[in-house]
Amino acid sequence: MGRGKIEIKRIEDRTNRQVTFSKRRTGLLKKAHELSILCDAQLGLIVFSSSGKMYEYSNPPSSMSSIIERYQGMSSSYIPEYPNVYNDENLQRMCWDMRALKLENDRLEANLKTLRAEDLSNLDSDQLQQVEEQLECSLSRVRAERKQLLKQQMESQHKKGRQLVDENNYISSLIRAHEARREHYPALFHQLGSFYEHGGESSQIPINFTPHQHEFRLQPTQPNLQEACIQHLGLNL
Amino acid sequence: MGRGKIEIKRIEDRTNRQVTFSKRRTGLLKKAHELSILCDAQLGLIVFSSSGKMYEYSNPPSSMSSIIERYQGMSSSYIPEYPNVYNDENLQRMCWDMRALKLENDRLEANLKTLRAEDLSNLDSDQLQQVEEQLECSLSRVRAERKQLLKQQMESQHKKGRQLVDENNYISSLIRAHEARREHYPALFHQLGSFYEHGGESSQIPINFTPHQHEFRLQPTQPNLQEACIQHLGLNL
DNA sequence: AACTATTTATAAGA
DNA sequence: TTCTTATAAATAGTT
Repeated sequence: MGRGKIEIKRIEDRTNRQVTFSKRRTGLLKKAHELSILCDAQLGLIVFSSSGKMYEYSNPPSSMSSIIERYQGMSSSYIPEYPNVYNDENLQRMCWDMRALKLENDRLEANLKTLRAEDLSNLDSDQLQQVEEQLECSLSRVRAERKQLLKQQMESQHKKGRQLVDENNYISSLIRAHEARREHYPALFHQLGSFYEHGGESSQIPINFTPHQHEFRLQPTQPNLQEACIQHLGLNL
Repeated sequence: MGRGKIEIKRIEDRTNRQVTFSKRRTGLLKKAHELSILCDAQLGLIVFSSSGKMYEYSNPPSSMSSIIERYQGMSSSYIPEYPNVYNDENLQRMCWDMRALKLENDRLEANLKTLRAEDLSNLDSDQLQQVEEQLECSLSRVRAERKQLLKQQMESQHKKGRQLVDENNYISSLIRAHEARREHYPALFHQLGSFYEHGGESSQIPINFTPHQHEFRLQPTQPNLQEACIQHLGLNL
């Protein structure tokens, strides 16, 4: 944006680079400010020029340290292994991270309490409305998810059921064929029949098999098992 | 820049605010990148949306922590508070606390994600039902709370209103009495009238006072004030 | 997510 | 540095 288009790569001319830095830094800080105001965002910006000067912007003002703490709390990838090297630098960082984590923890806990409607005092009617909207949104999403899950389960069960029915049919046909052969070759089956009788089986149908035993039924829920599972997954809302 | 000019103040409409945030955040990150490349600057940018999501940019990439360290080194106002004595016992406890906090953080974050319905994968249909019930419970409590708050507000307004009406009636009666006296003692009021005329006031009614100016009206809401309050309370669900 | 009329940022020049 | 201005870029409102 300007008299001509420029490529985004390091400006080699020293003077030009400084001028551009000054102009664009101003613009960037302005835009950062606008974003934080317009959209109610917490924002921290730190810039070191190539000559080593520092510039910063933060909203709320003078809150850079709390933003950094929040940042470290969120990324919080830093968990030291047991006794390491404890020089002053490490200790400082540890203290810093610890506070960040604690702050983040408090924030999360407060939010959870609100969403569980455990503590609604200190909320004005606008805030309550905001909470209500969030809950409604969550609820509709959860319902949609559950519906879809049920549908999937139904479909998969249906498929399994059809497979079983097919299997059943196949086995039934085998049995029918078997009985047909028995009618045609009674002598052979007389021998076989006595064999099965020795095994305690009915001689009418060689294998005690009811074809429709495996047919599809909606599975009964198993609350005990699933509750145990929930507990195991740490789902305590 | 856009179809119309906008004032730089908090956008009240939730949806519009989110859209604008998304657009401007992209723009800001782009400009931050351009500045750091063009002018060879070290730059760190952290943004928390009002809904609590974090976005960051840093150049060189993945160097946010070093930028923060450099920042802290320059502002050098950081003094750790946690333990006074750094003996092994304290250090062990710190590490332990730190890990405990981190675990707790993860747990809280996961629960929040679920209640915000941001991540419902890994939940079976029973768990979903559990979430649904929790949300329904919260929702009904929030609604009840809001209803009660509204009722209270209405009552207090009503009371105020009645007070004002009483006041109005009293003042009206005073004025009527005044006018009645004026009819009975016109000579006196002739003198008074000329006095008021010199003061630029109407001579018809000595004090330019309309009795119904104070009558009760429902106060208009003041979104700015209330939203500001939300921000202050850190309500980002 | 696109589109586009405007506003805003800024590159080059003075 | 600062101002000016032509032009590029960002984005507010709209679909």
